[in-house]
Amino acid sequence: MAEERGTTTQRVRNRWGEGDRLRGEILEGASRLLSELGASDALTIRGVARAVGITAPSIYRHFADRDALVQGLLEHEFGRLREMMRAADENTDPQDVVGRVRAQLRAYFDFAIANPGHYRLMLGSGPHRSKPGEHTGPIAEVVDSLTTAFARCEQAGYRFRLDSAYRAASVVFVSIHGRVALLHSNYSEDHARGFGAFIDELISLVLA
Amino acid sequence: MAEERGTTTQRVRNRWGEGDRLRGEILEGASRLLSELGASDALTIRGVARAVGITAPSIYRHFADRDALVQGLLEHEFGRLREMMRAADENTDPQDVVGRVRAQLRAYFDFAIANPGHYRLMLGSGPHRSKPGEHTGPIAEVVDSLTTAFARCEQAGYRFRLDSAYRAASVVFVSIHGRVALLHSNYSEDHARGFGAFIDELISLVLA
DNA sequence: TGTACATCAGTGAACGCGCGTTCACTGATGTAC
DNA sequence: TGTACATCAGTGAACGCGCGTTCACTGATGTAC
Repeated sequence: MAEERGTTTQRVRNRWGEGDRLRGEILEGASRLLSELGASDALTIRGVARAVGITAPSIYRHFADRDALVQGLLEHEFGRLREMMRAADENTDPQDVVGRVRAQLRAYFDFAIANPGHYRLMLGSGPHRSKPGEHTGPIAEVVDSLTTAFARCEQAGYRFRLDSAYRAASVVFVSIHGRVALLHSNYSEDHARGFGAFIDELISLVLA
Repeated sequence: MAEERGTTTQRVRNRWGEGDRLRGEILEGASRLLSELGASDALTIRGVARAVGITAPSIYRHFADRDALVQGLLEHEFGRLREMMRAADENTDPQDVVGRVRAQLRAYFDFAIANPGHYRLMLGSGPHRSKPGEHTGPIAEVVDSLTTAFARCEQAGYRFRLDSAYRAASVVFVSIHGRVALLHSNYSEDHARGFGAFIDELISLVLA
């Protein structure tokens, strides 16, 4: 009975001191809405409220305004992506250094394909928090994660056709992002090729 | 006196039989607006009308609805891009086959950087006309153009690390798009590196 | 050449809609004494 | 243990706004005779 929310049943109000629970429900509702609609400008306060089953003003208890909501959702989703990549990396045989690169890339790709709306919001919608000149922010963290994986390859004896593991990670990341973005645009440069083939192609280009 | 439109002066109505001229002005106004605002959901009928200096209903003489306007703008901009790439290719020494690839890529890149709003609209905003399974549409034309340039390289004796000129063009295009999209997200994997270095890196990866 | 009329480019006012946000409120749950 | 009160989660109505779109219109320019 912890989560009583029936078919047409009214929402059960959270108990005293558990108001913060709604914050999570709002983010999940927003996430769901973004999955269904795809476009981030469809992510309205009122729409999210409808998705969660509350009234619009309730959202203002947890987010100052629409921008804060979107920002909260971004952090939430980047957290999910980071976690998926980390898990994929960890669940691969530690000896298989190239396999770990591949696993991270696949996790990234899977997230992007499964969540086009989120992905577009995360990577496509204008400037992120990272101040110009800084190499921080959630996207840089993704590249860092790939760089680490490539560096392991280097330590295991693999050689690159590029200056460094970082350059390899950057080029591969840029390519993956391009491929994903084009898939989301409904354009695939070759529909018969799967993502595995694409990854292998990229890795074979980068490795000496 | 052909184009009399002063500072605060009222718009001069087009002459009899020249109503179609407004269609072009609307597209130019929409284009300008997109440059200034960046986001394509800011591309409203009323906003375009303001930019052109007419009233909103006038637009309906030339475009059935908002979607038709956006569609018309897309065709207009893809035409511009195609023309820029063609000119860049033609203005390069025909003997310098790799230089012609580079020239096309640079034209593409320059267009994307100079027109972030347009670029996002053209490549980032959901499905395009190309029916699934078909290899047509404006994006495919860009890849075709690059494929032709790479094929010239092949004929000139260059060899690829990939199956074909088409694969080379696809991978390079995907990478360029990824790089552009990330620049638009305000993330650059290395701010010190220019686009020339990036292109060279890519081409060196693709060529054997 | 003059005049009635058709055609054209574009206007101004109005509509209904969904949006973000504010406000005063309700009613359940906890706390002080 | 009872009761007055504070605190909390969330509601319902209302606001002003900009949007897409429709409609009847205006006034200039061309055409028929």
